[in-house]
Amino acid sequence: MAPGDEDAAVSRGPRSAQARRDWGDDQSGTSILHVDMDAFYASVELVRRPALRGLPVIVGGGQRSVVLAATYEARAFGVNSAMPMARALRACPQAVVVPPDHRAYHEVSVGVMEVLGSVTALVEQVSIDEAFLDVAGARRRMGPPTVIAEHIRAQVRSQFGVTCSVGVAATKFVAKLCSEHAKPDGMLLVPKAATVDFLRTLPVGALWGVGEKTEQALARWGVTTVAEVADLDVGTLQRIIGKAAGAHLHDLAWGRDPRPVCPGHTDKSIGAETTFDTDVGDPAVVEARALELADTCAARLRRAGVVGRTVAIKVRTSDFRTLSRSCTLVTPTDVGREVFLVARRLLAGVDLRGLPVRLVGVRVEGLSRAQDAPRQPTLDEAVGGPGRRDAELAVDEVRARFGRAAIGPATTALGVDRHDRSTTTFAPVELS
DNA sequence: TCTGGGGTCCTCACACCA
DNA sequence: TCTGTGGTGTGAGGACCC
Repeated sequence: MAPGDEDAAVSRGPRSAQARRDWGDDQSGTSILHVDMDAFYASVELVRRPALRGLPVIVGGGQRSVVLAATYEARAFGVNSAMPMARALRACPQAVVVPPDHRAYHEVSVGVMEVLGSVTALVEQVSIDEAFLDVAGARRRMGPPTVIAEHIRAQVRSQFGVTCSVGVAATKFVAKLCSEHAKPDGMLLVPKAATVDFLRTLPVGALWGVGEKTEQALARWGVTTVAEVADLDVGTLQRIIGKAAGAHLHDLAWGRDPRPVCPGHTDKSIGAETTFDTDVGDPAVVEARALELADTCAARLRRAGVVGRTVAIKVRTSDFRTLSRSCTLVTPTDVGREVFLVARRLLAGVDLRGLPVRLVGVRVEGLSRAQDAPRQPTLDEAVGGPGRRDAELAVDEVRARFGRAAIGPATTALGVDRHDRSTTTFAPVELS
């Protein structure tokens, strides 16, 4: 793609030039706002490093990672988020690559969410850089939705130096499509009565839940637009892509999306995974990494005040085949050692077909509040005395004071011990 | 071309039980 | 006792989203 061909380059999702027009100004039934930050990580980096303004900037890790965000200058060369770094750099060799700083993005995100919270309590944060608002209750105080949207955009720009786009519509799904079509730094209103006409201008990939595979499956039936999905009989649609997805897509295509804006969100699972710099053939190295991941998971469970009942592992081999195994425990846990022991057993049961490992992940599912969950002492806990969990809570405290690197599992701090990995001892790594 | 990390939801298969 | 059936829980994997 040639530089300057921006309209096609800026969005990850499919867009339609026809959809990006004035759909009227009737705001009577449109109380849902979708606020989406523009090239969020990259924009935050430009605020921190103004010298990079105007240059193609890519936020991402090493050669084996993908693009997390790119400025619009980089996108003009065809660089997009989720694109492999190697490919992005071939498309735009002059790009400035900046490593991600998630803490900085989190701080800006918290600030932006505070701005949204000052408009209405009905804010549903979807990810670090986007949120839905139901502004029905704020209309009398602040004016119609588009006035509220412009207020939000002005506040975000003046307080944080970054821009956002806002979609205004009758439902969450359409509001999200509006913000996508308003990008960058814009606003789009689709009146309730124009919803179906707006949707009919879009390609099928614009529908929520239609990715590459579903798009291909529908294309085999000659269905490539939202209009064609809407005109298709639900039963046929369900035969093509499944019962639940078929009914869901048909509803979306007709603008039916009854989901309310729900503030507050409870996690269903907490996990961690990592891709090795080079594929690993030594099971002990994979196991050592799994120990770190189990430790990370458990610390996050404790921080969230939850325990999990199912431990799941994920392994990706060098041929990009992904395998998963899971095991449900008798009593839920937030103890890293318990998570690791189950993960290790699951890892041992995976047939890698002799291939080295590219990625390993550990996840804990079936979460419930720790205070409501029964606790079963681990075998190494003396009755009434301090146990494994207490040790890990102490580790949490050390990390809170001195940073995550201050203390870690001895296995990872001292190198892999091939002879006895049945116990995990915490050792100080560095205390400065 | 060469594919991250964190998460959700769905489908299908299978075991177990009434 | 054997067989069929439906509900439920679990496990594996796929697809999708940001």
